[in-house]
Amino acid sequence: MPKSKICIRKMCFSVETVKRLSLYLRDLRKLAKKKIELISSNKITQLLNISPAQFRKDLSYFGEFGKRGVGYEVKKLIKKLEEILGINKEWRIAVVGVGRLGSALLRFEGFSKFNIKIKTAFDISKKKVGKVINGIKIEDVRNLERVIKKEKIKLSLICTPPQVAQDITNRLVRAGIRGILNFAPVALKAPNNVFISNVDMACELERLIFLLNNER
Amino acid sequence: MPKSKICIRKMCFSVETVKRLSLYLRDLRKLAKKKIELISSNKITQLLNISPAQFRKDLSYFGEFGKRGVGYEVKKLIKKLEEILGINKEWRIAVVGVGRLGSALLRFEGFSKFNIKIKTAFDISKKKVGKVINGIKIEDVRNLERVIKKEKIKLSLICTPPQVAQDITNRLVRAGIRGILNFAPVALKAPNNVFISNVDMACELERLIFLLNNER
DNA sequence: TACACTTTGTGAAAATAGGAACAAATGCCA
DNA sequence: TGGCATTTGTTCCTATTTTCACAAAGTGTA
Ligand SMILES: NC(=O)c1ccc[n+]([C@@H]2O[C@H](COP(=O)([O-])OP(=O)(O)OC[C@H]3O[C@@H](n4cnc5c(N)ncnc54)[C@H](O)[C@@H]3O)[C@@H](O)[C@H]2O)c1
Ligand SMILES: NC(=O)c1ccc[n+]([C@@H]2O[C@H](COP(=O)([O-])OP(=O)(O)OC[C@H]3O[C@@H](n4cnc5c(N)ncnc54)[C@H](O)[C@@H]3O)[C@@H](O)[C@H]2O)c1
Repeated sequence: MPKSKICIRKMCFSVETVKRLSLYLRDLRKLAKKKIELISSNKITQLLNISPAQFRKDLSYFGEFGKRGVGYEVKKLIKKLEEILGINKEWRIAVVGVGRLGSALLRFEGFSKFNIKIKTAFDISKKKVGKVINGIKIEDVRNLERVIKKEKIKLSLICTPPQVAQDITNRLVRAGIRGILNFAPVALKAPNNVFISNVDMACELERLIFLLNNER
Repeated sequence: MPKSKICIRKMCFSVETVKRLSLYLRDLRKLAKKKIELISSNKITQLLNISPAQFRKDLSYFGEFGKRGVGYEVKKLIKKLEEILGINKEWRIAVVGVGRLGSALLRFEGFSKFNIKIKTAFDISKKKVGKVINGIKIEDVRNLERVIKKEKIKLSLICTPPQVAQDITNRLVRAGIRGILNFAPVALKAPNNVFISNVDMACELERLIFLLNNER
């Protein structure tokens, strides 16, 4: 498995770099709230358990944003990171499977900070279809392709049971979805031009258990 | 930040290896359900987007489990992986913060496959304390230290708002917790002998957005 | 202006992780 | 039994990622 790599501006970097950019942005926003206007690579990475050199190199793939001898202007860097990540414009997403996890996500307000808006949701259950949660109407999953296409939605979360997740993926891809965040514990197959990311809580817990179990 | 490394049996491997072990285990269980008794490194990794060499190498850190010319006995390998991961014995965990996400987790049955049992939960809200969800009584967070110590719980999930997550972490550590799975969007600080893992949905979504935004 | 300090941006070096390739086992069949 | 076909375990090589270390660039002060 060749680890995915991203190449722009003649340079290549890994997806890890992108994850770290999100972390930087989050911390910069906290600093901005505290009215801190200037920050050095040293200071900002102290909280994050990342080296200052890593911070500077991550940014260097996208341009020069600091001032030597001074540091980085917090507000300006926030703007730049929002641009780089692409969250300076609104992204409308869909949720498939409105069970315990799906409905927690529908009610979660935290995504709006990143300009992410849950536009529509789908379920198979008669009891749920037609209901409205947090302003989002739950559609019948039979209409999945039609609604996704009509709304031109490009990103979707999958919160269905694992048994149906691959089938849902296939349908989402056919409907034009380009990115999927999958919560079901199953490895999804999709064409190369569709990006898949997994949130795998069981894996994370097992890793912790392994570490506790293998100390010393 | 030196990437965390694990050393046992004179060999060192990365946490990525441990994550992959979880994935192998998950697929092996599916194979066992289908009554498949024997599997080669080639076959099992086809579904997972991992190379056969990687699979064999990951296992080699822990011993020899296959038979040359034949492959791996599914049932035996499952047992071995459960031992390696440490999920052959029960792990009792706590959940702090029983909001939308926390209560979804309390109701989730999927963890029992990994011998993980949510033993207790904590919240600060008067409305929630004393309630029972899925057989788990919600305790007042003021009793956190006492209950964790009494029950000898070593693992905890944090599902509180980010503002209080560090404070909760400090208290959990004082109470003897050794591993934390954190859902709050904040980088937690803890002593080196406490393992922290983060489930960061916003980061994952931002990464997908970045990829969609930077195609070609 | 000169000099002492800071801090960035980056090429080079060091550390890690991944993969090809092959000897060593094993099974099968004539 | 011997030869052929498989598939593992492991070595060694390659690619990627992280860190080091320093020139370049900026600030402040006398
Ligand atoms: N709840 C958790 O805490 C948790 C934790 C880890 C992983 N997960 C995973 O997340 C996923 C969702 O978990 P959950 O607890 O919300 O499950 P759930 O059973 O509460 O919800 C699943 C929802 O999917 C719907 N559904 C089923 N088939 C469908 C289909 N074909 N099309 C559309 N909708 C369909 C169901 O009607 C239900 O509303 C599962 O794969 C689970 O393994 C959940
Ligand atoms: N809900 C989601 O879909 C989602 C998605 C991504 C991240 N998160 C993160 O997960 C965390 C929980 O999210 P949520 O949506 O469940 O929030 P929520 O507000 O529904 O729940 C938070 C719970 O924590 C409790 N709480 C507050 N302070 C506490 C304290 N000091 N001690 C104990 N309990 C306390 C509250 O009473 C509440 O029940 C948040 O940090 C959130 O950012 C949630």
